[in-house]
Amino acid sequence: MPTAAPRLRTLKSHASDRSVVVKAMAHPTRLLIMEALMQGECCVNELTDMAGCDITTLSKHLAVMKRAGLLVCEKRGLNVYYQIACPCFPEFFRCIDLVIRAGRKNLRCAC
Amino acid sequence: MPTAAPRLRTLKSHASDRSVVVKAMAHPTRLLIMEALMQGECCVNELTDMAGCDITTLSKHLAVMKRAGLLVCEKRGLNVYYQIACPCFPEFFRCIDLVIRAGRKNLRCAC
DNA sequence: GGACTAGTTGGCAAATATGCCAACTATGCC
DNA sequence: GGCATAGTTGGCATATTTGCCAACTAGTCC
Repeated sequence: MPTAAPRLRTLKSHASDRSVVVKAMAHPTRLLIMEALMQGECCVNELTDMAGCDITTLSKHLAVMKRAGLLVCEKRGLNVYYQIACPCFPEFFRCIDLVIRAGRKNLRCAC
Repeated sequence: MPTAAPRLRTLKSHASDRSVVVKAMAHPTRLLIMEALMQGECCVNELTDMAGCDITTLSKHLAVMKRAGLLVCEKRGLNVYYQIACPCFPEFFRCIDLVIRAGRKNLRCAC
């Protein structure tokens, strides 16, 4: 019975859980949604106008992001207001932007 | 000529650039690779053993991650050693893990 | 040069994600 | 109740991603 196997199984399961969250961000429209919500809550209509896609498409994006724990929402009257669930997202985007600047050419980023 | 349009175009293009980087992480095997490399550099063989997939599959994952700027590599002798490109990744994973803990049920995370 | 090991690339079938339409629920207003 | 607005869900065609095979390049050692 190999001793490393259980630890590896844990790591894999953990990576799998993380991938659900990361995948929920991995789309231009979803990142645009996050950028908008970092400025403050929005209802679905406002996000649809901004993203310029069908409202049903946007609603599905929001559902995925909410299920992954990226967003929270609250219904008030006719509207559903979405908000960012985690205050550390801006920090995360700062990191991504530094990776982009490092230029995708075997350069370490400087953060 | 609407004044908000150019700004929006910039935001969309930015979201698109970011999505390249985020997509390069959005897979269980790729997150496992990042976790391993956060402990120190590895060659492709070592990563293949750990991930338990075909070496060609792993090599393609590495190529995507490298192109996105997540990894850097260095050839020494017969081996290619891969390393994490950005020191802020552990911080990012801490954030993801908090999102997971918040439980995907309309709870804000506490980071 | 020839044999061996390490890794990459092209190709392609299978799996997954995306995005729109139509149909639906829920709230507000008359 | 009837109608309008806001948003969600099911279905399905299309686009993208994944992962393995076969074939390749690049070092190392004899």
